[in-house]
Amino acid sequence: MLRGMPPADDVTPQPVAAAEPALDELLMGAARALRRRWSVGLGPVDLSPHDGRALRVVGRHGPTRLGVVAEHLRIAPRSATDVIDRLEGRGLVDREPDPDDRRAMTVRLTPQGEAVLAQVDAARRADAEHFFGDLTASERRSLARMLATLDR
Amino acid sequence: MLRGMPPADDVTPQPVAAAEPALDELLMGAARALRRRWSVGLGPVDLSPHDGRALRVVGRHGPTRLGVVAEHLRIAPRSATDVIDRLEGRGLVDREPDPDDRRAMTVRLTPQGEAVLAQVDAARRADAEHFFGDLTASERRSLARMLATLDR
DNA sequence: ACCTCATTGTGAGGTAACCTCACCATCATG
DNA sequence: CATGATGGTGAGGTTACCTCACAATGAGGT
Repeated sequence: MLRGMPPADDVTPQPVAAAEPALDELLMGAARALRRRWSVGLGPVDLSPHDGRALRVVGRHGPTRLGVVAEHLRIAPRSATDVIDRLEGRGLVDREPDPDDRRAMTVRLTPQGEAVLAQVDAARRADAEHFFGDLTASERRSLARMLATLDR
Repeated sequence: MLRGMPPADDVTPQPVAAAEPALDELLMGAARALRRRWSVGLGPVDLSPHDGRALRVVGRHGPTRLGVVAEHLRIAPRSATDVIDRLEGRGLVDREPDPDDRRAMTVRLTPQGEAVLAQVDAARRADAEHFFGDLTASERRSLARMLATLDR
């Protein structure tokens, strides 16, 4: 199936004097490496990265509207229907009519969905631990602080 | 056109005790912010992010085979044909028969392609400067060092 | 010289994940 | 209770990938 492998972008912006990669390249490179690891971690449950994100959104925001899912995934509402269809087809998610609004549907994890999400998250945390394993505790703190200032 | 906006992923892996985002989330968040800025910077020349990468690959690897481009973009050789078709259609790139191998085609930037690439790269560097602007010189050094250890 | 096999790029056609538009049922409001 | 907004979905389009098949060429053995 070979999905989830993010694009490459192994290019530096400046051919001349490419002594060492610029900060932005390093940041993207590290993110790419991490994303690749996540994809691998997602493999055992045979879930695409995007479906994994959708599952996480549903898990995180509890029983919620389809439109809310779309919003969090930053896709059109219509597209959320398809994503949730897929997840529902796998039995990871349930659709139920919203008791407060008879137009709306709520989505929530099935027990199986919860299990899969827990498994994926556990693998993810364990892998992150390994990924950042070469840094000392104080390095991690300062890295976290710096990244937080960049985050938006 | 609204292209290039990367997916959202504004989800933390752990609902319980989500005091502050984990290191991996911070890393992805920063990368996402940077990617979004790049997309905006790419806007003026109306180039998709992937076409921008392709342009950069061609610029960086000089006159080169189509297959090599595919390899660097991590797409199938067949797909590189399409990408280069697009770039050639815009006059940013030239196809020429490889003198050493009459099966092969070489690709290289046209003068216009060079101009566009230079413009994009300049915008990118300027924006990176602004993006990392809140960090001191020594912070940047340590950030670069840490990211470099993570990079693969 | 010739036969065989690998490789380069591309035509043809498929798929996955988005999108917009139109629509129905329902809500909310004057 | 008319009128307009909103939530989800059917229908159909677009984009960026993919695989498979193939013609032309290269490379290596006999």
